[in-house]
Amino acid sequence: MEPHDALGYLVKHAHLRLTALTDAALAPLGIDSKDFGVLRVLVGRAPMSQQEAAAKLGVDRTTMVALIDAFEARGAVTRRPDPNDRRRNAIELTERGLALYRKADAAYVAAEGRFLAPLDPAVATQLRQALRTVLAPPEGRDRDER
Amino acid sequence: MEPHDALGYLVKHAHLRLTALTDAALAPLGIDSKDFGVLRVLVGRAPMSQQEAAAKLGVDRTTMVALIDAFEARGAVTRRPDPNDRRRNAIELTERGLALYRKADAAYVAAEGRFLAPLDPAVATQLRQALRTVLAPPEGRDRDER
DNA sequence: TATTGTTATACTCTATAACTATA
DNA sequence: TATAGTTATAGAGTATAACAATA
Repeated sequence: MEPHDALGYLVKHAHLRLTALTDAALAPLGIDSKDFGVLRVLVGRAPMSQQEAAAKLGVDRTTMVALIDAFEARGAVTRRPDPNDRRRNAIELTERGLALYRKADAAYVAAEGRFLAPLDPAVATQLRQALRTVLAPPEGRDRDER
Repeated sequence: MEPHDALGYLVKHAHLRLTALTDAALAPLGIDSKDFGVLRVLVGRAPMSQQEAAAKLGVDRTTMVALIDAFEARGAVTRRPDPNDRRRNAIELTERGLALYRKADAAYVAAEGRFLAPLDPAVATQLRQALRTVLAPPEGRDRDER
């Protein structure tokens, strides 16, 4: 009935729906899905510069400032000058930040599950894999996460 | 390498990639993917009000004004007062607008094909179907299949 | 009083330019 | 001279509020 078969329409609205679900799930923790992306980039990794983190997220370094500001203000991330290059800030998750990430991850996974609920589990896995394949670098390189 | 691939990341970047591809493909025609959505809503349909079209696109009625302005300026869409309710504009594709749609659809389909190129055709079909299922209304309502 | 289209305004998000401190 | 972080500014995009015409 509708002309909504366009993949562009489907992908756009899937994005809107999923973002709404995950934002709502993360809101009680005081973060949104964009903030969660920052936590994911930082967790389990050696301290990195703001610019490195920004590159992994695909955002501008100026955008990164406010994101880190918010996490630093709540004690989830530390900024300190990189001893090897004092122009850089070494940013790192604190214990509190790690705890926040764990709670956020649980909330995120639950929201993702609700989004995928109409699908057979095997089909959900195929969906994820198909998106990975489409976004994979042209040649068989190792993909960097964001 | 990562703890897990966040579906939010995959869907967001799939959207970005696909939008970039389709925008580039449509640019020679003087429209972008958002404009193409307007053409898709209008094609092969009885004239409708701006508000109806806006609802189908999921945008505000105020946003619709500029979209229709642009198409009207190039003679692709006509605005005329609805005889039955003169508050409404009956908007309709012109012959020129239909020709524009046909060219745009060809360009769009080609771009979509490039986006899906890394996937086996059967997998691409499954991807489209999975997205349709996820976005389908909550209960088994009168939804268009296929 | 409610609705459609319109305009003006505000808000969100993000990028660009400019400044500082380091290198 | 070049780079990382910061700040201020600007731009795109879209929503909200107010208004005129019509119901």
